[in-house]
Amino acid sequence: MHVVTRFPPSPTGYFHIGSARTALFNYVFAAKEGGVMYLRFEDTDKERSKKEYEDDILAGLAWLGIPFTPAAPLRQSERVENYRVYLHALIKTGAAYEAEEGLAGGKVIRFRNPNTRVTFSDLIRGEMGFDTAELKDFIIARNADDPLYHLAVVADDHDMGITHVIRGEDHLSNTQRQILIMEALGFERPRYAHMPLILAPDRNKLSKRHGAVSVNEYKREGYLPEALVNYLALLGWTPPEKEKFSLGEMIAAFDIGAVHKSGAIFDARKLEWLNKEYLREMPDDIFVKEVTRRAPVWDERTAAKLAPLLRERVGVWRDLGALAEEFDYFSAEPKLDPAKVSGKGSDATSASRHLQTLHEMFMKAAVDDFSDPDTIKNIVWGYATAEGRGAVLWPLRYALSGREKSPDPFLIASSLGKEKTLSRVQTALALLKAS
RNA sequence: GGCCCCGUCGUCUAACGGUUAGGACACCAUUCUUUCAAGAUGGGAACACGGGUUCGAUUCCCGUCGGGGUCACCA
Repeated sequence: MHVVTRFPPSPTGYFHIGSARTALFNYVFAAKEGGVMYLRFEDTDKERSKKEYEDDILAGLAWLGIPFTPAAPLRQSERVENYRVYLHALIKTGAAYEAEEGLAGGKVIRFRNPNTRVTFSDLIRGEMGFDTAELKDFIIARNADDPLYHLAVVADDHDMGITHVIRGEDHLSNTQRQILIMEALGFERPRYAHMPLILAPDRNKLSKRHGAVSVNEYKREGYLPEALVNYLALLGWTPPEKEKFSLGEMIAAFDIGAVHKSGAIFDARKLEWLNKEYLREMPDDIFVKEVTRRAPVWDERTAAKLAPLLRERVGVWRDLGALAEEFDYFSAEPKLDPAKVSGKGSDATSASRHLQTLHEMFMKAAVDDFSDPDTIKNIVWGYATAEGRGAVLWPLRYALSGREKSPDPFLIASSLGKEKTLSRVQTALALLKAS
């Protein structure tokens, strides 16, 4: 069986992460079966549909790396002749009728409800059954040229040869209407799979008031698309072993029957953790390039120097801003507080003695190249160990950084170079003497 | 409210009648360490409740409770 799925967003809002997940699962399922996934825009709501939203969805799909085949034509608004044909057929057989009750005084087309029981087997949820009577004669079009959702979906899915409809659970109860229309038209039904919803921490449907919901926002914050895709996949399906997996691995291991039944709360912290994992394996040169692009205060050389410690601290690229602030001593002279030079459990006298000694050791050191942190460590380690590492290394680190918290002094010194290292130690020494 | 779906640590989940109920995120502790971060090690933490079925229920059935979805001339 040739599998054909579809991702049919209505361009009435920015690309939502819930939609993104639906697209992902449709793609993965189709890819697994060697089929295709079509994208079509359901823009029957002319008032709310906007080109800007179409573009956002398209850009989001591209960014996430979810491939699709564009339907032709792409929009439902370009297929009105089709719907008209089906609508006429429905009216002709009496399955639908015109009713004079249009909002603006015109007519609408209602579907004549046979009031039967509709059952279908959901790939995720199993046997489903609905009594359609309470639906009444629902409206399927404003008029012959203006179809509504249910009619348009049924017509398109049929025309495009859709074999599997994978969508959110919020569409579960829509299925009965669509099946009724299909039966009236004599169409073959697709297979259905209704996925659980993505929930906010308050267990409600995830929406804007709960924080970031548009794919674009995640891009702007500096998440990696692979991480978002991976996390979204996790919110509905569990891989055989590891939680971190690529799209290709997901396709290989995917099983629609194993998709979860209950809604999952979106956990931003776990997404961050995953993102950090992906950031970790980013090649050095790309990482450095990204850093210099996103944090212009550092040139490439400094960024390369800082890369190892940045990798430990950046969860999402947006963290770079705060880090650039925190690491300002790498590019500018720190302001020192004389009271803090000696650190805890030591005093100004011994602090200046240690700094004086370190300064001399650096001066006398055979090497002038400070580029390797270990070189610096080797110079002072013996002395620091003998005198007490805290007492010796804290003043050094503080003299170089002006901060109570920072990476180790060897790394800072190596980034600064010998000259600046010496001058900062001297500055601290002078400050100590003056106070 | 009617109809429908769902119910394992705080969160995401594993288990497909017999397990000390496993893992991940988060959290806490210890360790490493001059501080921070990262790392290593360890820890606390769950089967919603009540009936059945069964030699035996987290697992199967029913009910209760709880959560969610849907009831548009939106999709």
